[in-house]
Amino acid sequence: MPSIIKWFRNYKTAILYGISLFVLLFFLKWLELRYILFDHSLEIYIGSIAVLFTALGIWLALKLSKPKTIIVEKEIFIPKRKDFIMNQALIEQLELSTRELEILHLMAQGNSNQEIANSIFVSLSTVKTHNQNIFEKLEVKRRTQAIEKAKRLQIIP
Amino acid sequence: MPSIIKWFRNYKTAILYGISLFVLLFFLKWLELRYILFDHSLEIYIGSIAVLFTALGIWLALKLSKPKTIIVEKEIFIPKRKDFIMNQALIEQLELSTRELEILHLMAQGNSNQEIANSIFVSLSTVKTHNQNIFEKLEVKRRTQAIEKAKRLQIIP
DNA sequence: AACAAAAATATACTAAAGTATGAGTAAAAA
DNA sequence: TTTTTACTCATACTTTAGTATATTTTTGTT
Repeated sequence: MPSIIKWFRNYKTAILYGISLFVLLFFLKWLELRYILFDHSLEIYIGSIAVLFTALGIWLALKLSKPKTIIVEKEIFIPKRKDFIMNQALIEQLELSTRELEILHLMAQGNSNQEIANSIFVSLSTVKTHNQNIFEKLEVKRRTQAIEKAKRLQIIP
Repeated sequence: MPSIIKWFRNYKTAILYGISLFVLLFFLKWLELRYILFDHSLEIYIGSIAVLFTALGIWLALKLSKPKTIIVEKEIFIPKRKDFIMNQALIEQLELSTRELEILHLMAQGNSNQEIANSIFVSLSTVKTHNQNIFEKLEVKRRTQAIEKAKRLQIIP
């Protein structure tokens, strides 16, 4: 069944850890045997255990600790605005809908919310709601910022 | 001597590690004594050692490891508009002052009146008054229209 | 110095923009 | 069939933007 595979995938780390512990316990038993059979000194035994589990701890910590992330901003220059080509890929990436794009255009032309509402035959509330979504998707606070960013990102001419 | 202090400072971590190991060894010896004196089972002893050194390993790894970093490249599109030539004649014709032009720029970048006021160190009232004059001179009603028209007229890039 | 622009400031309002939240609806996708 | 998605609308409130009007400084120019 695929559910078992899925379960295995989800708990991969836990399973690996379990297997590792099992192997280690086996190794310990083997060491113990050696100790009994060849009468090695207890000190060496303890030392080995210590080193082994220190290593295990280090490995664990490195494996399980969450990585820190650094965001590096990379500038990309775009030549001109004359040869405007709508950045369709970016629009899809930002999940901007057709309606939102339409409103963004009207916004950039300097229309008020009421004027936008009138020209696309919806209520003022609807335009405001769309605006909220646009601002969120473009990560801006105001319509002027939305216009600026949309133009910069080649979403509108 | 100060050189010793300097040396100590440089190798602080190493020294701490050394001391920690010493303490642990001491603790081990004490455990061993207990083992001999009271004949505790070897398994418990070994288990303790294992747990202890696993913890040590984890602590060590967390303390000494450099943070893992994932670099996420975030693309910022910046249009390079070298073709922009400010329509100086038109600015003079419209009688736009330096200050008004400055505010127009900040406006086009998506700043609020308050933000503009802060960045040019004047009051909010002043910015509003300037805005009024700008709108009048450009024959527009809103800031978004002002931005649109100013860009169209090559007054701002 | 006198004068005119430009700039700065303020107050008191009105209008528009934006926020938060909830909810209905139709079409597409799972 | 249920869920998701885009679109729609509404209310209540807060924040900004814009209007009207008036006063005070600067500053460059006769």
